[in-house]
Amino acid sequence: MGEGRAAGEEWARPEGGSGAAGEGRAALDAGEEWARAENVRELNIARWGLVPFWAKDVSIGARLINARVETAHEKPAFRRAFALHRCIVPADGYYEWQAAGGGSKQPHFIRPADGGVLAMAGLYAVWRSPDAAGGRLLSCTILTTEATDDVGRIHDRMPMLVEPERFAAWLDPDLTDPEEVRSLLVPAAEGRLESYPVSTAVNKVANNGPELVRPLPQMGTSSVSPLTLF
DNA sequence: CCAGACGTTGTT
DNA sequence: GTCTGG
DNA sequence: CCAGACGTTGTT
DNA sequence: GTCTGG
Repeated sequence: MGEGRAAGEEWARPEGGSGAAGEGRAALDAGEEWARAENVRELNIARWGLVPFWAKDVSIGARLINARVETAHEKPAFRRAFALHRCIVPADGYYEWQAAGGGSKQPHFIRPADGGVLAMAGLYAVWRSPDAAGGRLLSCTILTTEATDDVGRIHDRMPMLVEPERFAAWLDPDLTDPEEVRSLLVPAAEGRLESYPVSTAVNKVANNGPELVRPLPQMGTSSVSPLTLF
């Protein structure tokens, strides 16, 4: 997924009671502690860009905004979260840029065709931070997958979606086997999403607001002056 | 052993 | 061109 | 993804 | 924290 100026909330499910499996059994994972204390489903605000608990500073998050579903279970930066710290990131939709002529890009807004809310598969981390409120910083990343045919014309990658019937399993902290977790993630149904071109105002991150998701007034080909070709 | 990365997208 | 920040 | 910087000394 | 590369 190229980018989303998606809804900022994260629907997280902390890890459950059993001891941490795999690496770093004795590790000081702030996430474990937090999860044990609050072993309930929660709605939280999280910073976009995963900051693993072992990170020395938050800057690493800028490079960890997306995680490939094909490899997240084995990547050092993601595998722990994949097993233990899964979340759902709700969004009205996401943006993707389609290569146009002459190196230009046309942004599109992609959203559920049924008018609903997207449930994007995410991973979260809890990072001990002296600066953050409560001494911890919540961060998250979005899993990406190969785009389905309907939106694949715009871009070849898309966020991994979680179907409602799989919410419980996806958020289940006792489900830690990577293969089992992977099996929960199925391709979005064809026709699940719709898209339309939007203003390039979305290109500038300082811009934000409802105008970004407004459909671009479609100029019929016939109304384009020949002069615009030059 | 220590140092450095730990990631994806897309573009050349 | 490449890296960082948003 | 796009936009914007690409630098140091020393001070708020 | 853990892995890879030097």
